Amino acid sequence: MASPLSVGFCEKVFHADETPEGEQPVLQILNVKKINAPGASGADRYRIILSDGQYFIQSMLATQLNDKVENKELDKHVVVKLTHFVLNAVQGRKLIIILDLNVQPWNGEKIGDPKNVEQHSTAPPAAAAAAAPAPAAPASRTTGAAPARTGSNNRSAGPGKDGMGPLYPIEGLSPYQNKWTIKARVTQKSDIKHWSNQRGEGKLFSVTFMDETGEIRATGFNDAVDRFYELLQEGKVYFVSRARVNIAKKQFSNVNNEYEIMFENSTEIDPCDDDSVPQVKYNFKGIGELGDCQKDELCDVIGVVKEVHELGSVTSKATNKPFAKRDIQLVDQSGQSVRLTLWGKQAETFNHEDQPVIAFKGVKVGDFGGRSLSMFSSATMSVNPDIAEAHALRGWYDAEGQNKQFQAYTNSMATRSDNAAPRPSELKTIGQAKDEQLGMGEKTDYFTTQATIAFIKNETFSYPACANPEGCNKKVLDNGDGWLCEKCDRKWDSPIHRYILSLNVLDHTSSFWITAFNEVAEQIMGVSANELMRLKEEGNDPEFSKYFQSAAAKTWTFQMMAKQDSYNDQVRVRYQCRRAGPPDYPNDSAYLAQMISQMAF
DNA sequence: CCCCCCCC
Repeated sequence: MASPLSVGFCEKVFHADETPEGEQPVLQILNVKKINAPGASGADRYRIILSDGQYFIQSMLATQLNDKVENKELDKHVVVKLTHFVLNAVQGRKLIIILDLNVQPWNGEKIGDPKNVEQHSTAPPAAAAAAAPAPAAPASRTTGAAPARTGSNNRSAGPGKDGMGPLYPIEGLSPYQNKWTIKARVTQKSDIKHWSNQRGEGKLFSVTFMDETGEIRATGFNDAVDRFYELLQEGKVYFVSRARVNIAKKQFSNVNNEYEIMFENSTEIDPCDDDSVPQVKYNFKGIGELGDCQKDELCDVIGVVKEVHELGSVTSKATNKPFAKRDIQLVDQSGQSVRLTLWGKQAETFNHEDQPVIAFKGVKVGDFGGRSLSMFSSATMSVNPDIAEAHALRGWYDAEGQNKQFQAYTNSMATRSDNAAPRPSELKTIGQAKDEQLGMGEKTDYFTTQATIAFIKNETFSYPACANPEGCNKKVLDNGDGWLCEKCDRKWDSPIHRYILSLNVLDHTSSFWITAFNEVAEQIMGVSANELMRLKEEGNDPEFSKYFQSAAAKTWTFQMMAKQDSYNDQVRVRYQCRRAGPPDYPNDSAYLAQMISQMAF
């Protein structure tokens, strides 16, 4: 039976200087081993020995494929087809970096008796020489757009000859390796920053490079700013070589790499017109899901720019320096809107008044006003990007979104510390609120519940409050000579009564006592506490009772707050109603239908 | 060699 493997592949690549173009060899895995040195991104790395049946050669698995090892898809004697790989020369040894592969059907037996290609193949066979690209024009570097380079524009003479070295995946870069070239897309470019401190002064900028395997931040100081700032454009692809690779200070960047690049005097950067390098990948968080994010978390968000606010300025408390600032309002299909703040030059130059879709990468989640977003130095902004999510948003907004009312984040939508907690908009039954012990933790819990008023306490429903028209609302005491407000230090002939209303509400699962303060209680009772108190004091029982009777048995959607409270050494939960509204049956039904459709039967 | 990411 003929071997299913690509016999001769190991020998050929062992003698090749370039990654062979267009080859998809079929090889057998002899061994998979986790190695000690983690990948550039900090993930585990796996070494895989690949055999063509005649020879075997070492390879490294790109970390994005690690799950295929972890779920045993890749294991001893599995046959694979490499659909994307690059060849690296490391200290004279050849190493295949597997960027993508397919598992081929195979019966699990070892094929042939392969030998180590490093020990058994010493002379380049004719086939291998033919497989290497022609020296003068290695396809992967010929760009046409590349400016003439002093020296030579090819690397075919072998690693190190002109100092550029072989094409490396970003993931393969490390400080221990200085002969390399990466082909990568600039996904983000900073402004030029000038600094001045005890150690000196200067200017710098940074970019983020990305290829199939990962991303890395690169910084240029002083001369490098002059040489490369204009050349490097966001979204374009470049060859970069002869730069330094340092350990990254992770605390200053959200770029997922243990290392970072510093441009040096010898650094060469050439544009590349090969567009096969991937575009920015997003991992969008819906605007309605921002409650799930931690404060200060970086996330990707896409939305329609509903409003653009005026350019403003703030003075930093830390540095005392002024910063230009502009807020915009983003909306999406969640019906929720969120504020995003742009800073500096981005705030000044933002001129997208036509409600575009904008995709943001790496924006910081804040908790001001419930949830807000802030542009971060390494964040990127892409206006009307050509991606599916943007087209979907555009279609939705033009068809219906533009006429909708959006719910802004508010402070009452609490900061969430875990995903198990209900989101502000989430409907809970009273039974669920109790079962889940909402309000029993250290933090206040927020939820929405739909319930019917069973009973309203009518003995004590209000307190006498300060009558200050400025709005004080403090409790006042009658000292026989008028009502004294200690806060305002004023005396009033009569107080204004404000509600502290205790209601017993119930649904099909349970019931509980809730408290409603003035505004909400007024809405529920349909009368002010002051008026109700007047009726009571006049002894107008029929009128007084009528209000309580008509308020009872009504169903509301209550926005609730559950908080721990100690009373007489007993810890209990206090439920406060912050808002009440008539039930929105169509909306609630749609929500329930969605929940049902998400259930697995 | 920067490394602040701000305000309400």
